[in-house]
Amino acid sequence: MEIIFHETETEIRHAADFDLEKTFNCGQCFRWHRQEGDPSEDAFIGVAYGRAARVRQTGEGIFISGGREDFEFLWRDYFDIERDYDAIRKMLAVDPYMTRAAEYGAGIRILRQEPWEALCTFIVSQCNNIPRITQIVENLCHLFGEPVAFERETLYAFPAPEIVASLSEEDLAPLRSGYRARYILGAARAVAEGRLDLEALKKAPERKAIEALKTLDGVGEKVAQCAALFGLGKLNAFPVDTWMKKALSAEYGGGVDLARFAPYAGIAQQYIFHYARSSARSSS
DNA sequence: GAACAGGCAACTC
DNA sequence: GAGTTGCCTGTT
Repeated sequence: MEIIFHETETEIRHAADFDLEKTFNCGQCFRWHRQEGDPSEDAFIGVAYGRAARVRQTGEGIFISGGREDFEFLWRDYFDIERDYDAIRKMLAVDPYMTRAAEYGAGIRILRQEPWEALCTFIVSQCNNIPRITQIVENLCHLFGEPVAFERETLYAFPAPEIVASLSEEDLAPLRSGYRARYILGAARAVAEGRLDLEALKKAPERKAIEALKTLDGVGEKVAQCAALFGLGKLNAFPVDTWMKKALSAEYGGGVDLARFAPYAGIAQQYIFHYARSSARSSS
């Protein structure tokens, strides 16, 4: 991979193991939206850490709007550019099924999302489908997030926990998030008041971080594992939802020793999840 | 209209 | 402690 700084864009030439469509649509994030237009490229617009960007993929490589400063300050880390996913896929090829799943999912990268955003969106995700999760999260940002001007458009940052903490269930009613509204407010208040220190949890051992997240009302094992994997950078966290349950019982009879995938069980999970969902869609 | 959806918590036994 | 049920809302 070679990084080239153009005037208004950063190019990742020969981007290895980096597929935008897979990365943005494998269920880990909800704020990157496809931009229709030039059919020769795959383009997405999104906001992360209060900064907006267009990211597009052509036959040449990946192009991220913004120059060197934005890239070094944010996107290099956000897109996990330094990690060698090819080597990880080889490490994960410990059985035929995992090997197939990893090959199929090649190009997925685990985004280093804002901890609070990941926690909040996965609270919203419970018992919900992706279009609705996306809608609720978009509404939340639109109503309460800081506006971010981008190419004659106005996008919205994910609202800070302090902002959400100051709201009431009534304020959240337009989101139509149902019983999850109470959980969102509770989590926001815990973070805003410092009872839950997400930055500290990034450095804490994985199990400890997950247990801390689970002290929140409305956060169980699955949501905590998601928040840890996608928000805290715990690449060995292993969220098991109904899709994963189905795949694991079909392939491993329900019992799989996660030590086989360590320390990248989270990446293995993403490959299995994506593979299971894709094959379900193409066969139905 | 009933069942369900990428869960959680409270309640049962 | 394992199993059951209600919860908001939108879709099928």
